[in-house]
Parts: sequence; C-alpha cells; structure tokens
Amino acid sequence: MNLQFAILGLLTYASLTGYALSKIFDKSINNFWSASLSQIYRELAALEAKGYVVSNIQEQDDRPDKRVYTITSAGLAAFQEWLSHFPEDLIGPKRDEFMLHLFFGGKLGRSEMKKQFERFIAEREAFEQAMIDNKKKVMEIVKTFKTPAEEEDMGMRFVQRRAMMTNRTLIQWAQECLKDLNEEEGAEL
Amino acid sequence: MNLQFAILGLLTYASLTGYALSKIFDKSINNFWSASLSQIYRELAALEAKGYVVSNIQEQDDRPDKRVYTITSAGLAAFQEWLSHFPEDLIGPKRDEFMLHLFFGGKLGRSEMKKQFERFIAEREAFEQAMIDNKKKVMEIVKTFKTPAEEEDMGMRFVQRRAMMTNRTLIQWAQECLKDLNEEEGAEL
DNA sequence: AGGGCCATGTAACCTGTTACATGATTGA
DNA sequence: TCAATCATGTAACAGGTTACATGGCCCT
Repeated sequence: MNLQFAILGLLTYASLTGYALSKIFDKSINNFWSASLSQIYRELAALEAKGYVVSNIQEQDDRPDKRVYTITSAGLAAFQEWLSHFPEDLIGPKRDEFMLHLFFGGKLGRSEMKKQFERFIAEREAFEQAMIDNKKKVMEIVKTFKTPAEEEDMGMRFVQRRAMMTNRTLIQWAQECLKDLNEEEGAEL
Repeated sequence: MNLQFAILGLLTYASLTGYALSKIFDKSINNFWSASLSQIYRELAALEAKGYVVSNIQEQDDRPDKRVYTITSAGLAAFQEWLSHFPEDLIGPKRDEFMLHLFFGGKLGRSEMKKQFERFIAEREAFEQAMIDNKKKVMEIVKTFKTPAEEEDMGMRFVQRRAMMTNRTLIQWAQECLKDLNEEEGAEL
C-alpha cells in the first residue's frame, strides 16, 4: 500500500513514466523507502485498476514508446487522505543483515570483526561524500517535478539532513566499536 | 533466509520453543530485525524440514505442552557458513512510513508537521528511557542463553550502543527540523 | 469478571526480489 | 565494440503481515 502512495505522491507533481519514477525514487525516496523497477510497474498497474491513475502511450521515434501515468482526482483524494494519517508506530520494521551478523560476531574471529567494521566505515564515508557531491544534482532533479515553493522543499531538506546526520553517527559508532576491539586485544597480550 | 539464520543463531546458545524465541527477538534482535510470532513458527517448520533443527514435545501440567527446538550439526554448519559471509551491501532495504509522509509534508499544514515532530521526539525520548531501564534486564535475558564469555557479549554491546547513538541523533534531528519550522513561521509574520 | 501471559499453529494475502525477455541509441 | 541508458513488462518465488482458532492459568 505504502509504495502505491509514494508513487501517487510523486505523480501529484507531474505525470511520469514507470522508468522516470524509478529514477526519482533512486535519488530521493530511496533514502527511506526502496523499490525496484519491476515493483513500480506492478504497483502502477494496480493503481490504474483502482482508477487512481490513467495512462497514455507517447510514441517516440528514436527511443522506445513510453507509457505516461497521470493521477486522477480519485487518486489525489486517496493520496491526501493517506498523507493526513501519519503512522501510529514511528519506528517500523527493520532488516539489517550487517547487524544480524554482528550480533553473532562472538562466534567469529576478532580480526574478521575488525575487517568488517573497517569496510563499514569506508562505505559510510564514501556514502557521505557521494551525498555531498550529489546534493545539488538531487535538488535539481527534485525541482524538475516539484514547484520551487519553499514549503514544498522542506521535506527533501529534512530527509537529506537526516541521512547526513545518521550516517555521521554510524561512522562514529563503528569507530568506537573498532577501538573496543583493539583495546581488548591489547589487554590480552 | 536471514530470519532462519537468526533463529539458528539463537539456537546455538540453547534449545528453545517458538514462543521463547519470539521473546528473545523482541528484546535483542528486534533492534535491527523484526519478526512476528507466526513467522517464527513458519521458519521453524522450514528449518526442521531441512534437517537444521529437530523438535521434541515437553509435556507440562499447568501450562500448554511445548515444542522445544534443538539445532543439529547440519544446522550448526549451515549457520557458521552463513555467519562467515557478511553481506556485500551494508546499507540494505528501507521502509520508513514516517519519512514517507514527511517527504510529502509540504502538502500538509505546518502545524501538522510540527505536531508530528513533537510526537516523534516524545516517542524517541521514551524509547531512550526504556532502553536505559531495560538494559540490565536485557543483559540478564541474554545471559540466560549466552555463556558469560566476554567476547560473546561484544555483539550485544555493539548493538545496544548503536541503538542508543542513532536514537540520540534522531532526537537532535527532529529538534533541528522543529526549529526550522518555527523560524520560517517567524519570518512570515 | 476481564485482561494478559503462556503456547501452538493455519490460511490468506500483500510486498519485495530475481530472473527472464526484448531491442534501439549513445558515448567512451 | 562494449557498456550504459532508455523503456516496457511477466513469472516465479521468497518473505512479511494479519486474521483466525483454541484454551487454561494468574493477577487485579
């Protein structure tokens, strides 16, 4: 259901193809909700069956024809209704494979643990750099479908800030864990 | 698959019933991997079909009989194999309903946004307090099935630290967002 | 008397992932 | 010439959620 509303939400800004929706997902919503391309196509079909969107095919000479989806008034109403009801539970489901491994890390060698934390830190630092590099690009993409009204950009700003802050914290966390692992080793010698 | 390995992992410490597994999940693994009770029963059945666990029924007079699951040597081997292969992707899938609403928050009133951030902060602060209060209890529960060897407790310590640190950061984040919302309002008057 | 804990599961449904299938254009 | 991008989808499977079904004990 939620993915359908995410799609509807984007379609309130502009009519888009499944492919374009997927691009926008990767650059914005992906920070807190992931969706694969095939999933998007499936949900678009479901939305059309409900009458929340309509589609029409645009022929193109040089590229494959595309199916452009447009939100209907029923879709708009359903979206607003969904939007106004924030979820009760503010924490939600989790699935973090890395943490799952870590929890059982005692059954692994300490050197393997350290290796994994180092990899974690390196990836998070690269991620941070990528966020900084992409920030302007993301804003440009967002502006192609969001109007430049200040209040509409709030959501994106908040989302980006959260991504940056939590990423920094996770790097710090991993560094502290690494320190612990090194100190324990020192104590043993 | 991952849930199956989480269950196997817990069963390496002790033989447990589906119900008991669910309790332990709620107090430990739930920080980074959620599972419902019915899911646990289903995965236990799947694990038994694969020969990774065996079960035997213990009759009880005062309470319902219980089915106790024990890991087999094949199960142990499969678990160790899984454990030694950390995931490539360290970020993983996300589904955060609150963020999804927030992203489209521009279509909502500013007062509604503020209300939601206030709720967010209150819940996160309560969560922090609950973590502090439960810390000792959790450790006791963990010790009932984990041996007290220091290195085995590492995983839990790291997991708890991460939960505390990210929670703190999220509170700070929400406070900053609230400040932004208030300042913008001030500028308008 | 009523709610929560103990304890087990089944069934249906909804979501998410992966593999398959096709094929032209553009840039390195 | 090779990979990437544009562009659409289907099918099968895996994993997660919700509702249903049952029933005694313990505490307030």
